[in-house]
Order: sequence, then structure tokens, then C-alpha cells
Amino acid sequence: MQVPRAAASRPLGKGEIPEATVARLPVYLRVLSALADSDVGTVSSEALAAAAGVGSAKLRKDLSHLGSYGTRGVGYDVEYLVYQISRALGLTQHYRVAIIGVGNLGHALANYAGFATRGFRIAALVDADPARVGEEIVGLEIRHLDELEVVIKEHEISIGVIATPAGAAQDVCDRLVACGVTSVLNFAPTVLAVPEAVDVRKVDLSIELQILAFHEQRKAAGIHAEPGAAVPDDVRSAGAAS
Amino acid sequence: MQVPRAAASRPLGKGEIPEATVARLPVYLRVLSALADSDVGTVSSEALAAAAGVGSAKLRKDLSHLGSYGTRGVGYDVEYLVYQISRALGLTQHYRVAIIGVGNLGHALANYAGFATRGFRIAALVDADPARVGEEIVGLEIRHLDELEVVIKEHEISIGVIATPAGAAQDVCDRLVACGVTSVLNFAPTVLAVPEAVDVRKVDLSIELQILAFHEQRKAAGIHAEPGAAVPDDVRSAGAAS
DNA sequence: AGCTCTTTGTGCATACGTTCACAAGCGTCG
DNA sequence: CGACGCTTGTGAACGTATGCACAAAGAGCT
Repeated sequence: MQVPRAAASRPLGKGEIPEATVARLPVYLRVLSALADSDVGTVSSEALAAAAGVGSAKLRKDLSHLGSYGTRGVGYDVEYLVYQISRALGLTQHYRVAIIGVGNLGHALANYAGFATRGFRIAALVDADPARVGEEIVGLEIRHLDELEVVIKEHEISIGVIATPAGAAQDVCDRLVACGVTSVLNFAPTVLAVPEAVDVRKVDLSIELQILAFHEQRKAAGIHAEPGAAVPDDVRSAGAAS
Repeated sequence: MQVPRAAASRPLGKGEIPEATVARLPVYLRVLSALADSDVGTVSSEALAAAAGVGSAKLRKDLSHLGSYGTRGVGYDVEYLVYQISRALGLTQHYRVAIIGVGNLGHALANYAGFATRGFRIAALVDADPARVGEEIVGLEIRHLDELEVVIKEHEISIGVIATPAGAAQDVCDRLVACGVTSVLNFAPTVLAVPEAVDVRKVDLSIELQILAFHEQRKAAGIHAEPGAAVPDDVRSAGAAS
């Protein structure tokens, strides 16, 4: 995975929720919320799994890690399950988020509505460009990067979103960490180095595209030469051999 | 994982590159490109791994799936490795990308420079809002959603990027797939249903935040009650029991 | 040539994740 | 009240991923 698990030594302590499950819970939560809005009272694992795009067995195992909610022969109470998943994810408390870098992407993030819905509040916007400082986006004034430390403390930020150019990302990250921020969402195309105790998740458009490209190529190759014969393995010379 | 592997039955056919490896190759590629720009001739697995934020053993195993490039006692030739990874990912050919939905996020994506660098060309922008149609973003005219099919064919799009509101996503996706697009990058907060042969990758801000929230909460809990004692497991009544 | 030093590539052990298949549990209907 | 049908929760089997540790293999020096 990508998040360096703090103290990952023993084989999954009993009460622990596996990382893969954690990554899926938000999906379930979203589907369940939609169901709740449609006044659906209960769902079966089968139905919920279909809506979430996973197998029903996987879904049940995932939910079983939270506890034994759900009634045999009936299914899961939608509203109750929403509550339990929220609790498991720690969404019963609210988190204040700061966005560093208010360029195109930062703007988009700040305006993203679904942001605030689930317990996250954008509490601060920071940018290095003096021309942008003072601008107001979503009822929030953009502050200058120099004030980063002050802003973080002032608003008790617990999650930092880095939407700066790649060059600035590591520096910003270091400063966030120095202020005590232990969760970072990184949109800059860089690998961030952080202490063990800090969680970093990265969202990288170009990586996603490259992964798609790989599969695209594989599919295309399959059309021309289905049988196991691999692509002719190129002689060691093409393009580079300084 | 999240991409339903087409024909994932046999235990990893010999020449195949594992999904986890594919997901890391773009990272190596980026680091290597930076090294190449700094006129570095060769890297050791140790150095490269450090820069990419992974263990050196993992890196070597990843690379070993592409073939046996690299020289014992020396390391890897940077330029050559760039080429090999590019080839493995299918970046030797170029992909034409269409962005559907040119709101805040779509704008950000269209302007994202690192987009074009690695063999991807934004070939079309599409939006449903007549007010936006005709606008020009990066030397590209925004076309109307009604023309989606025409645009896709016209520009031979192979990858569709969905940046629409959640409600429109599935419909747009269906239409893309109907046009023969087999790779989709979805930014809308919805689970897309697609045929087996289509790869979908999703990028979801709110999911990432929720995952961070989970870890944040776990860290906070650890401070107050380090010993294994779990959080008091709440009685089954809070908030819902219709 | 032979020796040494470095670094790759990989066999092996372990942990993690997924899937199947089924017993246990709950509601319902006769 | 007992039998039946449906759905959960989970044990067990399999596949995938990770990390260690080391043999094999160049490069360079004497």
C-alpha cells in the first residue's frame, strides 16, 4: 500500500480493520446514504454489494470487521449501518481541512460540494502568489504561504491538502508536519517524504492515466495475438544504450 | 483491486506484470525522468527505491518483471530503464483523451500540464451546459454533450475522463462504452457499472479524505488509550432502530 | 588471471486479500 | 409449534504481495 502503517508488526491485531476494507467503507457509505435518501429501510448484502460494485462475500467480510450488525434472513438496517460505518471511519468528529495551493486544481477542490457533506470543513486556503492572496473563494479569504504556520494553528487544521506545483510540495509538506499535521492528501506529482507517524495519500492523475494505458495496450495486443506468445522482446539497443 | 481484471483466472500467467507492480511503475518512471534531466547516468536499486518511497527489494522485484535490465555491481542505466518502463506501460504509443464535463475540475484537468508530457493528448472537451459550449480552453473548443458520439469517433478517443456531476456519470459512461472506449477515468463520486472488457479507475477526493480520517482517528485514540482496550462498543440503539 | 567489492535477481517465508461454500440464526408461514 | 426459506457471518482454500537474505554476476584493481 501507500500509507506507511504506523507500528505494523504483529499479524493484524484482533480489533483492527484491514486497510483494503477501510478503502471500501466510504463507497458503501455513499451507496447507503443514497439508499437512505430513497427511504429504503434495509438492504441485503447482495443488493448493497451490487450497488457498490463488489462481490457480496467481500462486502459481508468487510462489514464483519466492524461488528455483527445485520440480521440473518433480512439484511442490514440502512440507517444503522450508515451510523456504524461513519463511526468506524471516525466521521463522528469533524475535521478541518486546509488547501495549500489555489491554482486551477485548488479552486476546483475548494468548490467541490461533496467535500463538506461528510464531516469535512475547508477551514483555510493558502497560496504563494501575492496576486491571489486576499481573493475570496467559498467565503474564505486566501492567505499567504508565509502565514502557513499561523493559519494552521489558528484554525486547528488536522488535514492538509497539497495542491501546489511539484516543486513546492515537499517544502509545504515539511512545514505542515512541523505544525503537527499528521494527515496529508497530496495532489502534486511528487513522492513526499514524511516521518513514520504521518499518513500521506496521493492522488495522481498522470499515474492513473498510465495505468489505464497499460491495460489499454494489453487489450490491444490481445486482439492481434491472443495465444500466449508474448510481444517480441525487443533487442537491447532501441533508443538508449549510452 | 478496483479494475476488474479481464480474464483473471489462472494464477498470473508467466509473462504477466502484477497489478501492484503496474501501479508503481509510473512512479519509478517519474523519478527516473527527473534523474535523466539531472544527467544522472545510472542508479542503484537502493537510490531509486529511496527516491520512489519504496523498499529496494520491492523495486528490484518490480523491475524484474519487465526483464533483466540492470547490471550487477553497477545499477540501472537511467535512460534505458525509462525506455523499458515506458514500453511496458504502453507509452510508446500515444493516447487521445476526452474530458467530459468542463466545470471547475474539468478546467483544472484540461490545464494540467503534466498531462501531455507522457504520451497523452487531450483531444476533446465536452460539456452539457450550452453556456460553456464554444468556449476555448487549451486551444480546444468545448463541444456539446449531444455531439459526444461524433466527437469520440472524430478524434479517435481511447481514454475518456469523466468529470461530470455524479448524476450524469453513468449515462456518459454508457455512451462512451457504446462508442468503443474501453478505458475510463472517473472523477465523479459514483460507482460506474461497465462491461467486463472496460477498465475503470476512479479518483475520489471524498473517499481519500475519509480514509485519512480513519487513520487520524486511530492515531488520536492511541494517545488516550494505548493498551489494546478497544473503544467502548456502543449499545445498539444510537440513532436508528426503525 | 585472480581477488574483492558492489549490486542485481530471486527462492523462500510470511502476511494480506479474495473467494467459495456452508452452518448458524432469524423471520414467516402453514 | 415446527418446518422452511432466506441471509448473514465465517472457516478454509487459494491467490497475490511483501520482505529477507543470499547466490550469481559484473566491474575494477593488483
